[in-house]
Amino acid sequence: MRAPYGLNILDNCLTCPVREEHLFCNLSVPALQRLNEIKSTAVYPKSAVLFIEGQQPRGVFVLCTGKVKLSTSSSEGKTLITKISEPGDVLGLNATISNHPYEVTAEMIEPGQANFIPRDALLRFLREYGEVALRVAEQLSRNYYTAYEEIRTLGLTSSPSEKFAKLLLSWYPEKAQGANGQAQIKMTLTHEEIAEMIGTTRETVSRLFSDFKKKQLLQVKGSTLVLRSRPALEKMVH
Amino acid sequence: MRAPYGLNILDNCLTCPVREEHLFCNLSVPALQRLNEIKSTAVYPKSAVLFIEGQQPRGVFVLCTGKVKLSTSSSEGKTLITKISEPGDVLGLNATISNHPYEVTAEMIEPGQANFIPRDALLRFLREYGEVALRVAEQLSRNYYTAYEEIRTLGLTSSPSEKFAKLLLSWYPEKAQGANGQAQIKMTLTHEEIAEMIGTTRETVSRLFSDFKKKQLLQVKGSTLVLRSRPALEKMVH
DNA sequence: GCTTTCTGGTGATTCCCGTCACATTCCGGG
DNA sequence: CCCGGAATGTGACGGGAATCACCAGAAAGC
Repeated sequence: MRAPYGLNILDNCLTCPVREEHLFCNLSVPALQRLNEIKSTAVYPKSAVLFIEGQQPRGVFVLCTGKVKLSTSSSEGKTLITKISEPGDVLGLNATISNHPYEVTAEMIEPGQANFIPRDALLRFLREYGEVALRVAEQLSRNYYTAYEEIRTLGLTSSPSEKFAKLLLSWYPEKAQGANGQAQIKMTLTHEEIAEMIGTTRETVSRLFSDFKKKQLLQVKGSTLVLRSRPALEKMVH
Repeated sequence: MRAPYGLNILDNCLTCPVREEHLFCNLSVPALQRLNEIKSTAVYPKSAVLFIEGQQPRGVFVLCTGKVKLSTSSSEGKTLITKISEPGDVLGLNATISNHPYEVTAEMIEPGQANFIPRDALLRFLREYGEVALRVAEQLSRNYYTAYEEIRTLGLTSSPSEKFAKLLLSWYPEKAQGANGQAQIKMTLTHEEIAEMIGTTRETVSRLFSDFKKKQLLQVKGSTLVLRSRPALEKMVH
């Protein structure tokens, strides 16, 4: 059992399940120690905002616990959620490295903890530890591919139902049990938010849930979602 | 007057109008010389394909003359054009650097010339000349922002007419003359291709042209497009 | 020259989904 | 425990765009 407070990057790293994928894990001991010196940890309540689209980048946030919603908005108030970030993700990296304004707004949707690293300290750190700079380049490249996937989804998928199926598939646990076993997923998003992820309206999402339930693709038990068959969903995406 | 053949990166650089923005321009003389050793130049006819989505990356292409269409396709044959590349652009950089498959297909839509740099030679070159590696990082970051803009357009813009207006605005010459002067643009795309850029159908694009002409936003003279008022287009994007 | 293919224009029809409206359920706080 | 706001379910309606169909020019090929 670990303490909810006083957690640092090192602790987080040692307990995080997919360490090798994460930016600041598996680093040399001196690098990690330096990292712990320049980072500061804070706890954020639900709906706290880490940064806002258009702001000058102050630095990056490394999410330890909780979930963060990344979104961008049009001038008319329409909102598009581009990603739900999970523990281990680095937020604001592109903006901080390139010194462009943050391109998204980051808002906590589940309370949690994040380490903040100011921009200048991060840049110095990167110059000092070349190993980490390489990780950053890789992460930037990965961000690009994620963005590219999003473009394909938005541009090539016409119907809301297809996009919805795609979204559900992306929620399937990494290590899916069996080819077509069921999967239970904790759902923390509102229909409104799902609508903002797939570019449709709340009502349509509501109807999609009904449809998918009727088609036996889906089952809702309180706040957990039961996906019944991966192949069936895949057939909808085609 | 410069020779259409025998052009090399150095020549291109010396004559290209926006040198500082381009990856391999304004480099030190030794770097440029090395670059000229590892590159090979070829001429491509219209509809020649430089590389295909999904292929293992062989290297990058630096476009000297002509235009290239970058596109991605869904399994059902639907196509999305993500960008029309112009002379000076570097194609296939992300894939080559990160060693992921090319994420788009690159096809010449206007015949032209390109320099090819094989992957291994490029990587060695980057290790040797740190100045260039920095340029590459900047270019990758720029690519990311371009992708992000595309996401915003696709995700936040609902109606085809709005997307069409946005596309026309993106065609306005960099140095627009006066606030609301006219602009003449050479149009080389078919309606079909425009449709693939804004995610709609050929018929709808055809109708959009009619509408915009009727609304005095637009005029077509042969293959040149006359845009009549930038503010009016901007109002359509809202 | 002619034919064939590609491109662009336009009508008719269908239907999906956004919008509006309202009822219902859920949930947290006093 | 009840109350109020948020989240959800559902019907009715209408419009905009995809689809289908066909034709007219333009360009390209033989």
